[in-house]
Amino acid sequence: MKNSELSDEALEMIASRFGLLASPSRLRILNSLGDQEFSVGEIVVRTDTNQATVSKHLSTLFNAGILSRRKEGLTVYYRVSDQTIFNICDIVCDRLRDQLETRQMAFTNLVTKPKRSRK
Amino acid sequence: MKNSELSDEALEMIASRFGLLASPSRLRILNSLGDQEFSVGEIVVRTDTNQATVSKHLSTLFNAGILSRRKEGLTVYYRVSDQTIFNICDIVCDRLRDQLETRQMAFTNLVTKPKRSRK
DNA sequence: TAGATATATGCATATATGGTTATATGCATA
DNA sequence: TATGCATATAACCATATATGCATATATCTA
Repeated sequence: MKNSELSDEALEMIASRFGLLASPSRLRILNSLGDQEFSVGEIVVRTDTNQATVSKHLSTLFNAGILSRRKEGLTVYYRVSDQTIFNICDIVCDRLRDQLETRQMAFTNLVTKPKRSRK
Repeated sequence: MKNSELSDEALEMIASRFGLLASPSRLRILNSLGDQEFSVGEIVVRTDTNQATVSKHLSTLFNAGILSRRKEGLTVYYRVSDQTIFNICDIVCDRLRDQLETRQMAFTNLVTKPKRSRK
């Protein structure tokens, strides 16, 4: 990415893929799935989210190829089929942790240092 | 992520981080920066995007800690300070390539196989 | 076939976001 | 101080998106 020229179309695809992850609700669903399989109803309970909302998000993620789906009678089971999602999330989480830590330290220095340097 | 319970606040932070990347314009800016440093004006030209738009995106990315900024007289130079962005994008790009390839092959089989199996 | 259940979808609405124009700000220089 | 230039910000509009309610669809069972 750093070195390549990306077409508008490619940029749109990449952006919309990130758009899928840019939603707390969808992340909550993905997080609640982990690498297990759950039915829509179970996911509704686990995420404490409206059924219609869950169903729509699941469809969206399925259509994007991030989830796989299996029907059994009335119930539909979903599972994360794209493991790279978790890799990406982990990178972001680590990075956020770093940032927060850095800020935390900067803040600490900000409120403690002046006193000391002034004595 | 796969195994951890994430708080609502954490989910929001992660989501908003992805939200930053969920925009073709911002991706275009990041892509045009690579690991070099450019002024706002240069980025405007390189991305062929409205000055105000570019400036806003740059501020957004800077505030999120993805870009660093250096002022020299009238001009402001930006540079990507968070390299993990490129890692993430690369993962997504690879994954998209895979998906497209798979779909391409599925389509090819779809239009060629029936004829053969039917003869 | 009627009813019950699980999931999906249509519709309406609230909210967020991106982009543009116009203008403000900050710095350099005549 | 007045002017010009690079960048940032404000105000506005258009569009997209998430959500929830009501309802449709599909499947199972009595």
